[in-house]
Amino acid sequence: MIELEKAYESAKYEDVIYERWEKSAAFVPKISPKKKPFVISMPPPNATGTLHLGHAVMLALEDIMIRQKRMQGYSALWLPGTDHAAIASQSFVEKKLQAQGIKRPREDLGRDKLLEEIKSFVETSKNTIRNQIRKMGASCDWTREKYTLDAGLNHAVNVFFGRMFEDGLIYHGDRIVNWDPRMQTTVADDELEYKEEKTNFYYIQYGPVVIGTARPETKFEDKIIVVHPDDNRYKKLHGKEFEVDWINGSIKAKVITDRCIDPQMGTGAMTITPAHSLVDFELAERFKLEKPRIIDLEGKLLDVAGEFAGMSISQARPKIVEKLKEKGLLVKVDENYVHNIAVNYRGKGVIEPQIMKQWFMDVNKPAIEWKGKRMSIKDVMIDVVESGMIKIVPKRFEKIYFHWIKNLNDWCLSRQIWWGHQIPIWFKVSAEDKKKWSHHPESSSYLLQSLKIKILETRFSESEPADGHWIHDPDTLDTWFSSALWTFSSLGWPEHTDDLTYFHPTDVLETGYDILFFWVARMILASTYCLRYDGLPEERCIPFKTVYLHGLIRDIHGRKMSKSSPETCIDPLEMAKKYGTDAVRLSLIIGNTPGNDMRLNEEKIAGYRNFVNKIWNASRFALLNIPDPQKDVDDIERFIKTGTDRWIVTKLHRLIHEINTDLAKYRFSDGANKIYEFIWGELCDWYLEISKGESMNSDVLLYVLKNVLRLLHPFVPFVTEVIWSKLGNSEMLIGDSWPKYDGGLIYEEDEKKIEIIKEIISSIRSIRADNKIEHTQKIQAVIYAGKSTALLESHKDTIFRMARLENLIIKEEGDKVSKALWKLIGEIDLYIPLEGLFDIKKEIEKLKHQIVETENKLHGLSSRLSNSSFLNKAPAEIVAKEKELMLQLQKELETINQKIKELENL
RNA sequence: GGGCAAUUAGCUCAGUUGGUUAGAGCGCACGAUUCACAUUCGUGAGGUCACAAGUUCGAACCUUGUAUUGCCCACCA
Repeated sequence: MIELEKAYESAKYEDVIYERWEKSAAFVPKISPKKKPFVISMPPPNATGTLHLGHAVMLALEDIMIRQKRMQGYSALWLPGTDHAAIASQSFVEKKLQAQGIKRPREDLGRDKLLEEIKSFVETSKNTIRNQIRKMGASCDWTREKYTLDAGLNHAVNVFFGRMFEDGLIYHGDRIVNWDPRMQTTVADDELEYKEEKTNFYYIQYGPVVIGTARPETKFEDKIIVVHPDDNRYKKLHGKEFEVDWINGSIKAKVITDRCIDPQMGTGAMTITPAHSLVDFELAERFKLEKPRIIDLEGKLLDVAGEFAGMSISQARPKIVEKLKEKGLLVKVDENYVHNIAVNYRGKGVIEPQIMKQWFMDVNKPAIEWKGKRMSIKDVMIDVVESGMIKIVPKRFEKIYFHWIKNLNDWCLSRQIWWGHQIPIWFKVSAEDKKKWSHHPESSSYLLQSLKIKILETRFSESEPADGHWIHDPDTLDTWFSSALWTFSSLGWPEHTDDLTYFHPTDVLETGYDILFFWVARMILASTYCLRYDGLPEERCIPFKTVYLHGLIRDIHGRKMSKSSPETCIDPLEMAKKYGTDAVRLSLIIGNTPGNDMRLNEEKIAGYRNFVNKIWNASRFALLNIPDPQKDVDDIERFIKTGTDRWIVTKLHRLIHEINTDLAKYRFSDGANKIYEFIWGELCDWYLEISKGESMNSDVLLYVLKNVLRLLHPFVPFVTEVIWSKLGNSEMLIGDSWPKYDGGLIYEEDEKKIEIIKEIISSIRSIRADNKIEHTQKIQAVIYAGKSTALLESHKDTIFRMARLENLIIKEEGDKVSKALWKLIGEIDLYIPLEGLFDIKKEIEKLKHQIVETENKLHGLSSRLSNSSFLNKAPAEIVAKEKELMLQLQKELETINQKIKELENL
């Protein structure tokens, strides 16, 4: 006999179990031609972060898929890794250093030392996240773990860049970029946040027109007035040139027209500042205008500002306004103007648009041989989804994906930070320039421009070329550039290793929908480009076959969980410690449907902790009653004795079938719910209750228990593995096989009968409750006609047992069964006829109400069944069903009428 | 401004191809409980499926419109 604790204590087992799994190499799939591979690339968490709920959902869902496939005999690979998270890491470490008194980390430490600092920090926190992934029970293959800055992956990035460079897909271009003066970096559009801010809106006399602006400090060099061509107010000024008295003296201005101007906005006339505004930049490009720089990279005014040079924006603005006022140019000030300012979502620095040379990826140039045509990156990205090579779950995101791709601009690849993959581009310069450059530890590509270093040649190379003096482009690549390669660079690409050949393309890419564009789209881009370049057939060039997008977890108020609101932020690790990892996993899976956000609170986790405990106790009960848990009961047909046995086996088999369907269709929530329902609602509430007493069928119980553990294992791996070992199995459940469902052993008759018995018992319970009969009191119940005597005959045992448990005597007059049942009466202390137990009048009213309801339903049914269009148009099954239902209702009606008669006679 | 969605019980959410009486968990009310489990068991109350019109034999589900909410993209001199 095996003794188990009264309650499952997750903390006692989880670490031990995980260690056993990992040591057993259960996570490491073998490359075998006999087995089919199933592969998931784990979206690499930031190496610097700690595990949050988003990761926990991701890990739970992927672990479910991997564990099931592994049990089904697939060679299941789940490849884990971490991401270097360029901007996040560098900004975190810089902040930390600043707190320690190193005010300007880049200048003070220089490139090598700062990188050293970041590296040591990342190494430490990488271990943290690794262990946190283990805590969640993730059965990933740690022997294949990768990190985006590993030498091999770095090489992959260089190869990718180099090929695109040679293909002419990567170019160095002038662009207005979102410059963050605080972090001294450019920021991708994706990484911007907009913040509403109330500010002054100034109306300033500019020659013959009044212009409106919120930013007078950028206007020193504004020489062009733009108006809408149809704006009558300014028609006579079109194309005119004139002298304007401006902030620092007089300048020459010109009027041009363009349709991008909104006449309703401000005065309908504006001057442009091409170097510090995207719209103005585009206008200047179109009209081939100069783009003088006004603000430097620190956010300070340059020499063109005259007396204001060197001031920061916030210092200068009031002074400039003051000067305009003195000169009589300030017309009026609107103090309630609200506009959106862009801030970097990391660090919240206010964005100052600047012109810079950046590396771009051309997404429109035809460059890939695809299905017999030469296509652009964009076209291929659309084709793989449109043609169904890649499916997105839920489907509606396919539309969103197409919409995004159609509006896709060239991808700005460079970042003015150091942590990451340094751009594999070298600039040939003079010896003198090289020397000048070496004095600047704070190098970034901007310095190349401001130091006026003359570039003699630009070359792609992984290492410094030998012929002459070279400067390595100091910038790094966008983090997503390396992440884009993840599915195949992590398998050894650019080498065509055995792993790459066997495991790629991966099967499912599971992630939150928030990074569909950041990451998913770019993986498709990189994979199709690189692998097609290698000459693989199209179907092998996709990174994955299915994209499953889970919903984001929100707090109880529907807000995104973030560290900025710690009061509502749920820490998955803390919850796992408190309630067990299994409970946390269930709470994140159940109720989570693809693409829809889910709110989570602690009570929900506690609820699933109760369920895990229920599994534990049901198993505990089973173990107390199973003499030999090692007995082979797989051929279950031989061990079935009663109708109840047949019923629970049927239910189990149906469950297996449903779980298979649900998991195959990515309905994780539904699947988990059905097992929950089966265990709590069928197995514990009924089968175990019915089994109590003398005639427990321990073989069937063992069969059900073992299969339930198998079904549960992907969802709640820890508790099931513990129980599995308590059963005396030497092999672990993780390596056991998934229950097979062949469609056999379904006993519909018994299924129906037990359902009826359940109904009878429930109604007895409710009678007891309605009439406040204590459970200790033995009562007699009368089962009315309608529940057939044949049923009672064939399920005598069950009824007897349940009757005992319910302290119930069943009487059915004139029946064979009742004779046997009457024998029971001898054992009864107290005999209370059922009729005496309730308020007859009330009961009759209730029944009459039932009659009205039933008649209404019957009325509806019969009118439908007499409707010729229904009979002609509705499917035959539906009609048959409705007919059957009508007969049933008619019978029910009779029964109720009979009941009323009986009651009235009392 | 463009796009995508959501609206179902007090709360959080399911509801698969349109098909019988719309479900679950939590919460609430009442009751039980030595015999696997108080992390338990039983019973119950609680719904005009946001609103309106349409298609259909039949609509929570399909169509159109309205309202509210959320998200994404763009713009904001």
